[in-house]
Amino acid sequence: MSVIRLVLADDQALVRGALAALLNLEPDLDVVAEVGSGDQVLQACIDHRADVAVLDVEMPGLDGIEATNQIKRTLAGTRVLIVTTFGRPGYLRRALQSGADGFLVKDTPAKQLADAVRRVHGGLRVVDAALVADSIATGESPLTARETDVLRAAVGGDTVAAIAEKLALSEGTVRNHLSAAIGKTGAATRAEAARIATDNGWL
Amino acid sequence: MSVIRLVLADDQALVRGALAALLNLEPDLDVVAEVGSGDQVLQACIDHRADVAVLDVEMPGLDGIEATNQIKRTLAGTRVLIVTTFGRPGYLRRALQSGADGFLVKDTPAKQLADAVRRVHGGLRVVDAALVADSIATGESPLTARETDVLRAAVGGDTVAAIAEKLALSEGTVRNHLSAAIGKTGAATRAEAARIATDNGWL
DNA sequence: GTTTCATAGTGACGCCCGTCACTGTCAGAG
DNA sequence: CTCTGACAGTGACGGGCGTCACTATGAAAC
Repeated sequence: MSVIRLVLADDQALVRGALAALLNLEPDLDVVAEVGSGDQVLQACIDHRADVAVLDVEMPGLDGIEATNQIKRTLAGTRVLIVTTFGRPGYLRRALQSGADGFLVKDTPAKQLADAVRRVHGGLRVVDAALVADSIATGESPLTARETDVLRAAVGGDTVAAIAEKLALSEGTVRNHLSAAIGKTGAATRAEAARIATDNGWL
Repeated sequence: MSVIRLVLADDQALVRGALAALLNLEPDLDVVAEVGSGDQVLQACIDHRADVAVLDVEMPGLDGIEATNQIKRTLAGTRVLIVTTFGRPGYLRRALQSGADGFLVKDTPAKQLADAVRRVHGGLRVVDAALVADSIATGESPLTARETDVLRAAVGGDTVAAIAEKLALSEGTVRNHLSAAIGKTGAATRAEAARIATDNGWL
């Protein structure tokens, strides 16, 4: 049985290097490349003939989910394992829709990471059970595309006028979209709506 | 020369284990304990006679800075190296005031971590240069204690009435404190003020 | 002992915000 | 073709929000 070739992507150099050290302890695993942004992932997988890509979701440039899309379109044989800080239901949903083979949060015990890589490499799905329950309970985003745009523009604490200018809309329209988003999220203010949407991975 | 005994604290089990693997690769370093929350740090340092404690800032219960305080009060000989995700100026300031010997962000190349531990153990200060500049430029928090309380209660997007009830204040007083915080941060709304204060590590 | 400042409160003003009702266009489903 | 739903806009209403002025107390600073 040959070794499993891994590509590692995480924007935090220290965490990336540490994960590499952890995985290289396993005799049957070999980290062949490390990258710090999503747009380098695909090329690294091609150059180093990776068997499994271990990706963080939060990354500059291309995020882990878009990188998964790229890999799955181009390299049918390469498996993808998403490892992320935030166990947001929306992340899991989008990751699986992008074709990810596994999804772990960084709360997972370190000993289980190598096993997860092996399972994914063997063609199995690896997904945190608690997160699946959350994901089902939460459902997908109730927000329409435009409501999402407006709410995303509102997270910084901008005024309605500023949002309207950013998106080239009238203030009234912005208020209507925000009102709809507030209603759908069950919030009382747009700040709360933004927080709820962020926590669920809808933005 | 004997080995340096390390205690590791990070709330994310995967990162914690990975950092342990990275540091244990060094022949002169020995991770003798790993903990997942701040209130276990002091006991672990005592039980395992740690030379250096490597602490994350963001942790449940006691955070890394309060844990540093505990260690420095009780164990004069134990050095503390803070390792954190967010390079917020206020974090650096508070960490050094608590007596921390080093402060690294997780963007640091993995190779430098072991060296940082050795320097700290040798009695040197290890601090990211760019972060020092930020910290000086930003200065310490301009907010009073009460303004900080009120602004912290406002981050979730609550209404003024809700904040007033939480802190047992009149609504008018809450509005006054918020107004002062908005003025001092140069923001236009309380959501923006909350964001600015959070980014600077003032909350 | 006076000054300064943080804290707490009241009351008032004006503007922005959240909501609602209603109009209209356009794309896709039936 | 009709119907639905997303998107965009207008206009109006009421309430909450941000600001200001002013009062008052207690604790540090000089």
